[in-house]
Amino acid sequence: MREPTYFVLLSLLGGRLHGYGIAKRAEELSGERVRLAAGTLYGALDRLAEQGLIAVDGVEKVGGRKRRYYTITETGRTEVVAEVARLEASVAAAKSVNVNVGTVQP
Amino acid sequence: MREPTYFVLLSLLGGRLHGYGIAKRAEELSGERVRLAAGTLYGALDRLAEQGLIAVDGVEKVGGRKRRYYTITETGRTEVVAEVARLEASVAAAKSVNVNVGTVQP
DNA sequence: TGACGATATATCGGAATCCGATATATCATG
DNA sequence: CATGATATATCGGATTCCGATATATCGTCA
Repeated sequence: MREPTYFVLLSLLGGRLHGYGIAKRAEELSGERVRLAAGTLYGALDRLAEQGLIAVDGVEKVGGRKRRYYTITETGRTEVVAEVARLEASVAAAKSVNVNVGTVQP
Repeated sequence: MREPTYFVLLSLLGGRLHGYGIAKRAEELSGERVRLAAGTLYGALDRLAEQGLIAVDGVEKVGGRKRRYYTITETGRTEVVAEVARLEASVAAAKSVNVNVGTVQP
């Protein structure tokens, strides 16, 4: 799982969101580090829905604009948790070879 | 940077190694989780050398077998450190949304 | 009123990376 | 002498990302 996909899933852990909302939430969660390009975002949403990691949860019309909402599935939750474990293992591997890195600000 | 590439660089932080040695070291560092397929390994080595993150450090003949050795460059070190920081930030983002994950064994 | 930026989604094509398969060769072990 | 480990090279397919382009609505500000 690549970083953009990971942040799409993380964004949905807080509850139902539509595509654009997911992109904004991902920026927020990453401290503006991760920006989801349109092609990446909608491509990932289609793919994740097809794979069953997320599900479409209604289309609403707010103002004149259409919003397609998504929720994360149980499978999706399981996958993010597994991904976090992999990331932690990768960081641990770096620590084990004495990579000199500062701690991330909480 | 994807996981296989990351582990190639991590493997070289301990010093000079040849391709196959890098693959073995990556397995060791990852607790057998990461296995570098041949195509991935030699593709990554060519690419990283071209990008200046690693450098060829001699070709030796041990027994009848040729070994091409690599070292990590300063640029390479900088890149791994940056990558570790990104991984830590991604984990921190997950913690910030209360992802329930166990700690990795030290 | 008209331009601009933010909101919102869709899609295409190119680029990067991974990976399995295939190939070749040496060496040790059984 | 067959098998598995060591060692490298390369090809083609698959996945994912990403910038560009397109379309449409809404609010703001000049």
